[in-house]
Order: sequence, then C-alpha cells, then structure tokens
Amino acid sequence: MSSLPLSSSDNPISLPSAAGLSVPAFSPLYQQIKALILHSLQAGEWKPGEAIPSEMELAARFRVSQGTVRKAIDDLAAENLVVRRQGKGTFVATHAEQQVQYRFLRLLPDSGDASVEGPAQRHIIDCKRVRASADVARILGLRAGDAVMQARRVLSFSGVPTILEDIWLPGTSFKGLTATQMTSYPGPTYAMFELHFGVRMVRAAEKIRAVLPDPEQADLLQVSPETPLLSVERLAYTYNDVPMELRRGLYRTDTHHYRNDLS
Amino acid sequence: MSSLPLSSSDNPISLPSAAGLSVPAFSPLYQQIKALILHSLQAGEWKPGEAIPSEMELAARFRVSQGTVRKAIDDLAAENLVVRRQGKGTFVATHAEQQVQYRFLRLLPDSGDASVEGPAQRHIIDCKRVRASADVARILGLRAGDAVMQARRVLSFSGVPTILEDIWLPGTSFKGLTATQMTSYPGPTYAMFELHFGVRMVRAAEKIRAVLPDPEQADLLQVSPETPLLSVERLAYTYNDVPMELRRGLYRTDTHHYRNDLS
DNA sequence: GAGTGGTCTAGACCACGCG
DNA sequence: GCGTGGTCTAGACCACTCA
Repeated sequence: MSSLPLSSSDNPISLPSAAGLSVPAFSPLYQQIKALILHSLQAGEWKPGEAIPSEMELAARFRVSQGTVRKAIDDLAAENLVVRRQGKGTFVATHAEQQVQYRFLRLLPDSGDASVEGPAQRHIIDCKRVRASADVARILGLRAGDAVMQARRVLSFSGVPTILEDIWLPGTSFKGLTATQMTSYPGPTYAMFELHFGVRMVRAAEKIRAVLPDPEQADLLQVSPETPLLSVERLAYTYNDVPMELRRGLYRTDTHHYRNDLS
Repeated sequence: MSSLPLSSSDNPISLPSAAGLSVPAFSPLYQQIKALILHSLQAGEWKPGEAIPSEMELAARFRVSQGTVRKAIDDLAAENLVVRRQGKGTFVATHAEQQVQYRFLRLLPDSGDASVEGPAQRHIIDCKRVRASADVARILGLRAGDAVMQARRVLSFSGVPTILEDIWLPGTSFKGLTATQMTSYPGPTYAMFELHFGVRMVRAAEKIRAVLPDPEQADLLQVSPETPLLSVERLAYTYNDVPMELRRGLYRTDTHHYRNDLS
C-alpha cells in the first residue's frame, strides 16, 4: 500500500468527520491520481500535443502501481483530455492535428461526406473589444461591463455562406485578439486559442432552437428572412468547468443538418 | 491462460491469413467475452431490469479471470447496455425505471428544471398498419411495400402541445400495436416496446433541421404556419445495429430547447 | 455475515512504433 | 531491441446491500 498519496484506508481525507454522520467524502486512489495529473495539465506542465510521462514514470512519481495510474489515465482519455497511442505514449489532447477537423461542430452536409466540401472559408466581419452586456456577462461568469472580445464571422462551404457566428470571449484571457489572427490561422479556431492564448476548450454545452433571422442576419447568410434557421448557443469550458467562450450560431439547414448520436 | 474462449495467442481467430499480409483480425479475450455476453443479452437470456450473473459466475462460465469479465462488463456499461450497482449486481439496462424519464429525448424546458412540468401528456392521433414508402423502407432497411406500423401523436407539457411525432416501426416486430397500447402504458414508449414486443432500443442517431410546419402540422401544434420548428429525425437501433424505429418529430422551441453536451 | 461490485497490487506477456 | 501502451491473471482488501 502506498503512502505518498492518501491510500484507500487512511482515506476520508483527514476531514473533520461531521458528528457521526456518514458523509462519503471518500475518493479512490486512482481518482486522486487523476486529479493530480489534471492539475499538471491545467498548470501547463505538458503542452497540447506533447506526450505526458509514461505510465511507469507516473507510477514511480506518485508511488502507486502502474495499474492505478492506468485507471486514472483511462478516465482522462474517456473525457478526451488525453489521447493514448499504443507503442508511442499518451498525449495531451489538442484541437489541432485531429482527424475530424472541427471537434465541436456537428453540422454535416446532407450528402454525408464532410471531406468532399473541405474546410470552411472564414470571413471575419468584426472583431473588437467591448463591454459585456448583463446577459453575456452572466453566462460567462463575469460582471456586466467587464471587457470581452466580440467577433462575428461567416463560414461558407463550397462558397455558400452557411454559418453566422457571434463569439464572446473573456477580455482578460483573450487580450489582443485580432481579426487577422482569426482569419490567418490555418486550422480550427480552438487550436489557435491553444497556441496564442494558452486556452484549451475541453467540453461544451449547446442549446438549440429553430428561429427566423433578423434582416441583417438574413443578409449575411444570403437567405430570405422567412428561412427558418438553427440557433445554436454554445458555451465552451476549459479545465475545471470554467466557461471561456460563448458562441451564438445560426446554421442554414437546407443543405446541411445537425447530427447527434444518442446512447 | 484459458482455453475455452480463444486465448490471446491462438488468436487471429483461425482465419485464413491472407498471404503473409498482417491483417489485424485480432481481438482481445475481454472483447470476445463481451461478445458472448452481448449474445446472451440479444437472445434474451436475461430480461431488461434483471440481474445478469455475478462477475465470479461469468468468470467461471467462460474460464477466464474475474478481471477479464470485469473489463468486458465495463465496456457494456459504458455503452449503457447494462447498469452496475455496487453491492447488488449488474442489471440489464431498461427504459423503464430510469431516473431520467426519457433517455433519448433532449428537449428541456427553458426553465431548466424538467421535473416541474412532469411527464408529457400523450395524445395519439393515429396508429395503423400501412405499406412502407420507398423512403421509409430504405431508412428502416426494409423493402418498399413491406408492412410497417405508423403512428402519429402529440406530446403536451403543462397542457401546451409541444411535440408532434410520426413513428414508423417494422410490421413484423410490432404486429398488433394499438393506439390504446401507446396511450395506456404509464411510462416511456420504449419501455412499452420492451415489455410488449421484446424490442430494446439501444442507441439512436438524430438529424436536426429548422423547418416551417405545413398547415396540418401547424394546426396540431396550435402554432401559426410561420413558426419555425425543430425537425428531429431519429433512427433508433436495437442490438447489432439493426434499425427498429424511425421517428420524425417537430419540436416547438419557444418555451423549450434541445440540449446537447459535447466533449 | 454473505455476496456483490470496486479498488489496488505485482508480475507476466503481447502488440505496436521506431530507430 | 527497446520502450510504450494493452491484456490477463491471481489474490487481497474495501464499500455497499440486504437478509
């Protein structure tokens, strides 16, 4: 049995156990190891795309068996925070170098084959520093009036404008974001965020509705104002469930559809 | 090392290995065990809600270690085919007795709390035996003209009609389905399918679009024909990726939204 | 207290990637 | 041939449930 991390028996992590009540407050060794690795990921000890230490090394560092480290990494891999590659190592997940170009974009061409239409053409309409509305501030966990970066862009596939997006980012983390940066980086925007701002989007939640565009939106998407569109509000989070991006998208669904798998 | 199931070394499962080429064609023991358990699930050896044999029993039956059975069951649990309950056993997953009433329904009230509005009121408009259109037949893997059961219904929350659904089911598996059955069963429709037809929906895929209703649809949902609605086409599968239900839904999204979590 | 799943270990061997 | 992750085993002990 180990000693450096809390073992399973010493466990109730030396909390003042509340008057005879049986609060669980217990966590298995492998979850503690997982938390330690996660902490290193957040701290940037290993950068996106890099390999983390081997299971044997981590086992030695934390003074536990390889099997325990293994279970911790299994969890992290299941959450898409790291990627295992047999024979090579375990790597910090990144939005760059992914087989599917856009990990969080569920819009597919009706033909089914996303590879035929290739990557989206991006057209930045606007990118500026503004003060957060009460609405946006609340969602991003800021105070109304705090600085935020705001961008608007249109994504086109095969020359057809298909997605109109408004993006809000906390001003402190994304100071200096420019339209040029948004356009020139050759890959997913989230990969650019990793590279230039050290911010990794780890998970996201979307609220989807059917709406009609206002005249300006209709114009940008080159559709009539009577065209029903998918409204997709995405809140993306970094480590630790900290919200880092609000994205309001309008998707044309005459040639594309939003795909979701349930289980 | 075991002998009853193929061990890891004998492995390339006695396939005629193609002329020196290194085709993987290899599967670990635990995946073979998983396949065997899956087969028993399909065959109905254990019914939904029942416990499957303990890990020790299965290990003895298949002549492998408990750890190997464990890994197989871990996989099945990750796919929501079984549910583990510490101290009690491992149970065949079911659409009945689930904390979330509707496992495949992602529509939530904007208030966020689905429990306040309670279960949906169901109103069956139609339920009849028809011949499959080419369209429906192709999607369900049938031949045009094959018998299918077709149902149409409206789901209301707090008295407000919110969802209009058309449902198609293979006639052979759902012979004798009646509107009464659709209405009277007190729980998810998929639980009723398990009980009365022995069909378990295991996963599903949805295609989502924004559309305008035709006059009849607008009337049934009590909205104007200019109201944009979410069109949700769901194809639900049983074991073995066999499609067993096509469901075309129209969702009102003025008071509700479709929720999706990405990671 | 008996039985179930859950954790942890230690050690052996296998498959893969790369030099 | 070495190092990496992947599989498999056997055994010990822990946490939960229920009679």
